[in-house]
Amino acid sequence: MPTLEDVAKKAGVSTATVSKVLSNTPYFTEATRLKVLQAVKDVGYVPNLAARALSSGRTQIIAVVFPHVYDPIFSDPRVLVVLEGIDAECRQRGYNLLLSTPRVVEGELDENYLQLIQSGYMDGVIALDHVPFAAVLEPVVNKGIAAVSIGGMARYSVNSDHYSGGRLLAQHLLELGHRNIGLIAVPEHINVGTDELMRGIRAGLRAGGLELDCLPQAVGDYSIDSGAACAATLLEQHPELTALLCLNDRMAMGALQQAHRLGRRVPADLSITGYDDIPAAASTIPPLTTVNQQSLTAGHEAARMLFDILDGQTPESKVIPVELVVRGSSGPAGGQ
Amino acid sequence: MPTLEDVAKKAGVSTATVSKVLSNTPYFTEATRLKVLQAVKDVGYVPNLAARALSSGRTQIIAVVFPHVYDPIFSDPRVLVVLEGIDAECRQRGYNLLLSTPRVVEGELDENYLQLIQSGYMDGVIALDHVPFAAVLEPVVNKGIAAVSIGGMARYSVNSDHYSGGRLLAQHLLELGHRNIGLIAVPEHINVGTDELMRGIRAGLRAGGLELDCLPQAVGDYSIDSGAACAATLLEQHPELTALLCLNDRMAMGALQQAHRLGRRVPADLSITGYDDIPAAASTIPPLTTVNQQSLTAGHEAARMLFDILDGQTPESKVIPVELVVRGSSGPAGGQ
DNA sequence: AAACGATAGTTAAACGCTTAACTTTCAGCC
DNA sequence: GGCTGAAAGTTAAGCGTTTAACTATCGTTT
Repeated sequence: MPTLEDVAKKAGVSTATVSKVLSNTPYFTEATRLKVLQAVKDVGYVPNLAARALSSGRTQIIAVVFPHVYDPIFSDPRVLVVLEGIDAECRQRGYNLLLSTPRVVEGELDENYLQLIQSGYMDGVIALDHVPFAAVLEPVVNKGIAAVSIGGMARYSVNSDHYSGGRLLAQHLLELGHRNIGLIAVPEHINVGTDELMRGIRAGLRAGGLELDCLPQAVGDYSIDSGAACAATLLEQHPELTALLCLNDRMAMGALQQAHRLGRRVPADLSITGYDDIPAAASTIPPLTTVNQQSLTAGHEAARMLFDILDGQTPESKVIPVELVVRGSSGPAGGQ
Repeated sequence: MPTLEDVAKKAGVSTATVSKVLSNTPYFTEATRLKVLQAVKDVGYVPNLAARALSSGRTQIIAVVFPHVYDPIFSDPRVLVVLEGIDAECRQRGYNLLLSTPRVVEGELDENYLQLIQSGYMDGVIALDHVPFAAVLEPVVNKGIAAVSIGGMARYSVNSDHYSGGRLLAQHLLELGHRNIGLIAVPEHINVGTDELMRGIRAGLRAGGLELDCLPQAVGDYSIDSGAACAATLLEQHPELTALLCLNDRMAMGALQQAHRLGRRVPADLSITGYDDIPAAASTIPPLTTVNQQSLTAGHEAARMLFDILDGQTPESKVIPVELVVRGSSGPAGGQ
């Protein structure tokens, strides 16, 4: 592989000049610039990133961290979308993406991850940090590396406005006339975002005169199967229910399936709503009413924020508006 | 950050000794080993990966390449599953994952990607290389970097047995008594795997006395919407159809939706099959009969193969068996 | 007792780049 | 014509590892 020195020789200048030309440091003539660029082409020079990293202390790598805890991250369809947003911003700036999926057992981060953080191998970190007890970013911040959290609480973070999402959803069902609403929830404090969502739902219901804690609830684990199981339980114990409010789309899909099995027509007999607007939500039968939390935007914003920090700025944390997506799975209470 | 030298000083040995102890090179006493290890702990030493990479020429990074072409890679649910398999193998061996999504326009790879490959920043590459005209691995192989392809044709590759998948699917429909089968396809030669799949379907149909080319076909683009559109066209022009064979799950989901709209009961009036067994396939209504192509296994196998190559071996390319998953969307022709 | 081979550790060069500090050149000015 | 200061390059010192080549020690063998 040709090195800087080869280029320098070919161009008849010093390696320092070549380096400066390539990094656009001022103070050299146009003639030199062209000479160097030509030489780069002639010898087929490509910078060695490891050498550059060692010398400059910057790697042009940013790590995306998906803690592997509770719900296996790889089964979360949002991940890929967030990643897409991040990737778009990074490629634009010539940064590369390193993927890390640290294990978190009993609140302890795995050793490899800690080492990676310490290794000086990345300029910044973006974490899908939705788990309150997995403070994935703590070692990063301690090390003084730029860090942005998506869906978590940190100095710099990007969050979807789950509170509003919850309110919108509750309001939507209330407007359709539903008073007998069942909730398919998850354990408390599993996820910061979900807690916010619950707060929003509570507020929305209260605005319509309903008290969340008085509604029938079943606790699932975000999975499709748990949604089906919860729906079965709720509908058996509370046949009067006309709506099921599910805290994510996958559980809603499970509920939809279960309703179908039980012969409940959706939305005529039973309205079902989800949360997330995963791709599949648009093509269930009937399509799912849900809330789109704009994961793509979140990815973009998080990356932009990170680059702002790297530029020495101190950006504000962002809250991303969500959007109620009304589809066929919700309808008027007591509909024909 | 403490360096090797700090450790060496603390332990009262040379940096070379420290380095060797840490890399388990033979020839040092247990006493020295302990002394060094203790010193490492005392000063909180973590190796600098950039320096290690520069010096040793190995980075402990392997790149996963998802060419961004035709169907945006980020909308393919398989990606995440493959990634999970690769990740598991890599973390076991202390390797890190770099994500690259090169753009491919008119058969040309983007410049950044080429640079990345040349930059010496990775020890190996795994490509989701299903696009024949995007020879993403070519520059990698030329550079002499270990490379494994998933779903492509390369010296080392991992492929699902789509041919058998196609046969199984065709056979399944034939056994259910279907003779009027419509095909929801995609343009030819878009994807090596899909071409194989078509070959399998053709063979399976032929074994039952049907000729693929005589069946009604509509051409989609893998998306849910295109599946719905194709189904609409086919069912209108060929109301006699009792089965729709779709080349992927997403198009099958679209077809399912469309059948529902048209009032065709599935599977009583119309059987629909998919391909891929994406997570959502299990929870459509009715659940989708499809073929699971074992993407997780593919990820695992590809990574293992890559590490074998890095170990100096010359592994055989693998074909991964697929599995027909019969669910509720397919039933006897002319069912009640 | 000399020679030898294994074992245990050291020295120092190399990896390819960046960058602070320095030198040279030259236009502009009094 | 000498001085100044900006512009254009160069020199060389790192960055933190790895590793080939070397030295030193010590227990065996002849």
